Amino acid sequence: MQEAVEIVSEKGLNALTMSTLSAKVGVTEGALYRHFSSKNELIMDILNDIFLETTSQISEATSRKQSNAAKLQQIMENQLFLFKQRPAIANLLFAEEYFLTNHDIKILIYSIINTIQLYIQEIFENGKNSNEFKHNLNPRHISMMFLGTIRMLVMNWKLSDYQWDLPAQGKVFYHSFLEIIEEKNLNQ
Amino acid sequence: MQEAVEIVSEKGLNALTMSTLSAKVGVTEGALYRHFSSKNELIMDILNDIFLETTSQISEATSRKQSNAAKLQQIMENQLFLFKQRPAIANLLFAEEYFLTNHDIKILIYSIINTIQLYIQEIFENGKNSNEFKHNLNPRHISMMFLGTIRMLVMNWKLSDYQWDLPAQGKVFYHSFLEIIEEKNLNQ
DNA sequence: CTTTTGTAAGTAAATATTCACATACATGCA
DNA sequence: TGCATGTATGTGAATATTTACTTACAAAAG
Repeated sequence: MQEAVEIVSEKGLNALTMSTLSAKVGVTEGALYRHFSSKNELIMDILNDIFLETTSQISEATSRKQSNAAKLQQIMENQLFLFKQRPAIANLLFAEEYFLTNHDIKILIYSIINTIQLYIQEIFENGKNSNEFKHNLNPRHISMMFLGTIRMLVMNWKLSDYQWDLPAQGKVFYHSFLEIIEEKNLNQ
Repeated sequence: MQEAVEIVSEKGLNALTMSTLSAKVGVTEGALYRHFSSKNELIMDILNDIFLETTSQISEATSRKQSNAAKLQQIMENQLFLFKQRPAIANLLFAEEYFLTNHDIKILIYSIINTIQLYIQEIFENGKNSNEFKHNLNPRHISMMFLGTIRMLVMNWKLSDYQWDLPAQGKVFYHSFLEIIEEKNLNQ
């Protein structure tokens, strides 16, 4: 699974074939089928790992005692750092083309993204209640805008051939994002 | 090219093969090579059409005499309507997996997205100058957030099996977006 | 001695592309 | 009008390569 992730990181999901994987691992293709009944199962196992890793990171950030803005920043940082270290994670989570033809994978990706979105939505709800964020925010909408911003950043990062630093750009965007959603206390 | 767009709309870019296309058109595969020197050329020709269509729609919206907010809304509406009518356009513009291996296509998609982003950036700049939008907006950042929101909407739409109406949801999101970037004139 | 894990060599289907050859049609010329 | 020539467009079959997956058999490990 690690070698598979490496292939996807370096050359994309399309480059992950049983042939390239077996060569990289140093066994025959048949040996892979001793451990995974199909290529889809392999991908889903990897996705499940990503699911666990991502949600544990997010829930850790959520449960920590810090402002909602800080939680948001930590989640964005962690996520972009994950993408930077293992681009496969971005490639797999955003493999829209792939899940068009595979129902199981689609369901899995859907639940991953949905879970993440709900975590973030909760942060916006709390931030609203504590007057940290503006009262007129729609938590669901703004959480999707937040994720969309990350999505767009990653897309541009790929289009740039990974030329610039993703987490660094994320920080810049985070501040722009915060600027427009923060409640400015006029009485201070 | 029309039939190719239909295939991509219905079954995704991966389903577009010279074999499926020739069957749909009702000719042999060889005949296709009388008109396109390669599959890549076919895709790039289609992308060029999309480029022209999209940018002309955007520049039309930009040049019309209307508020910057209205321009933004019109662009979003047009774009989502295009995606709804021909999902191939979304599939092709967001075919990140595909352009990982093909440099020419990557460059083309990059220039399309970049052009769109610059148009939108300009709207935010003008909106700032006319006090329509908040003065603390970063036009580049906010334009990417705007596109990211659209990107995320389309992704969710696909994950939902196109169950809900994309332009309608777009309208809802547009209003949420406007709400947080609009300059509220406190003196009125 | 049974179970796990591997190999070597296959499978059928799909992929983009090419080939020699055929047809249709317009233009130019006798 | 009658015929030759050139060009655009098609066919049908073949190409080499890649794909996910299978099968018969062997070694190793507990």
